[in-house]
Amino acid sequence: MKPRILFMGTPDIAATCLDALFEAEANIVGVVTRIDKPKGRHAVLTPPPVKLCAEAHGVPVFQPRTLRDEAFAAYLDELAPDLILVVAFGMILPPNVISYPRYGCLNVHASLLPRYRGAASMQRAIMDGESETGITIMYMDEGLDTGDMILKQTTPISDTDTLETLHDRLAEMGARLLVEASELVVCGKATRTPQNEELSTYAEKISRADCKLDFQRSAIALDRQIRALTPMPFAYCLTPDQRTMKIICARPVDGSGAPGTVIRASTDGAGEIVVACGEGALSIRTLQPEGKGKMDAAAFLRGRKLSVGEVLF
RNA sequence: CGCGGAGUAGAGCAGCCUGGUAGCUCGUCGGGCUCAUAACCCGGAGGCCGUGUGGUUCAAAUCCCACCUCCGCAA
Repeated sequence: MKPRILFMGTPDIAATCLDALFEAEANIVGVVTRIDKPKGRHAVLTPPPVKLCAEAHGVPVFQPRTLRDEAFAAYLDELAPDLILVVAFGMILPPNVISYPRYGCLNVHASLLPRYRGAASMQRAIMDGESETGITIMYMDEGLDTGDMILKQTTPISDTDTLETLHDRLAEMGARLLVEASELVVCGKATRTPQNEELSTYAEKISRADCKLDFQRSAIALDRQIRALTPMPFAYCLTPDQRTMKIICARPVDGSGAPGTVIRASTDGAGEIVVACGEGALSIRTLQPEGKGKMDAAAFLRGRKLSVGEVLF
């Protein structure tokens, strides 16, 4: 008899995990995700990826406004899950939910716990220049990403990894490990390793301020920042006319000058705009001016006149 | 109706306010120069100026109206 599984999650990475569970023919009796939220310029209500995935597999979806009411308690009783799997759900599970299933609640977290607990674990790991990160599968408890660990797998972060490439890799890894961990848990072979509190760190949510480039910093640091924020929400700086310019792709290079100053502007090939930083320089290859689409540096230079000596900030 | 920018040649832009031959930097094609070149010179092709069977006008890329699409901010 397969355990009755309740899945709770919201974004892409959760949908990838849910897909893997369906692939593994898990007995998903229900899916809980957050309510559709307004997105984009005209605030169009958009269903989260997990909802689409569940519907595609014909599993009923529940989108509660809160987990702390009678309705959700009744929902649990009705489904009577033996195991709850949570991936990037976005709501805190109250104690009565955590303690409900006899096999417990498992969570997929995109970092090597106890480091980088919290919402922006992948972004912060790239920003900090970590050489590796990974996936941890753990039992949930009432803290934020503080539960006992079951499985962990590592992946290196290369100096060309972006949030996108890392996210995709970790999503696949997380999906695989989640399937594996749930099987271990159900057959009683899962081990519990407590987290070492002293080594824990917290990955603060990304704010607008985290996206602003500060050319006083080193080119290496700026490159990390850019990669950590690509393809969402992107790092940016301001052009001499005070307009925002998102930096899509850049590379640290040799060079020096007053921080923020353009020290080279080339339209050869895809072109590059080299900006002096606090240490080294940043060669901007692809960017997106405010109100415009993405373009390479050469295209930008042809239309707008940004020349050597001008300052970005 | 949240605020704002933008749709002109394959790319990026100017021209619009002050209506009157469609421009710039590239790319592309042909030719030339060169030991050679992504360099330089000469020449060519490529546009119904987002859509409208709209309005104004002798005349609209340009002014007015409606709509479509893309994007930045905010959520």
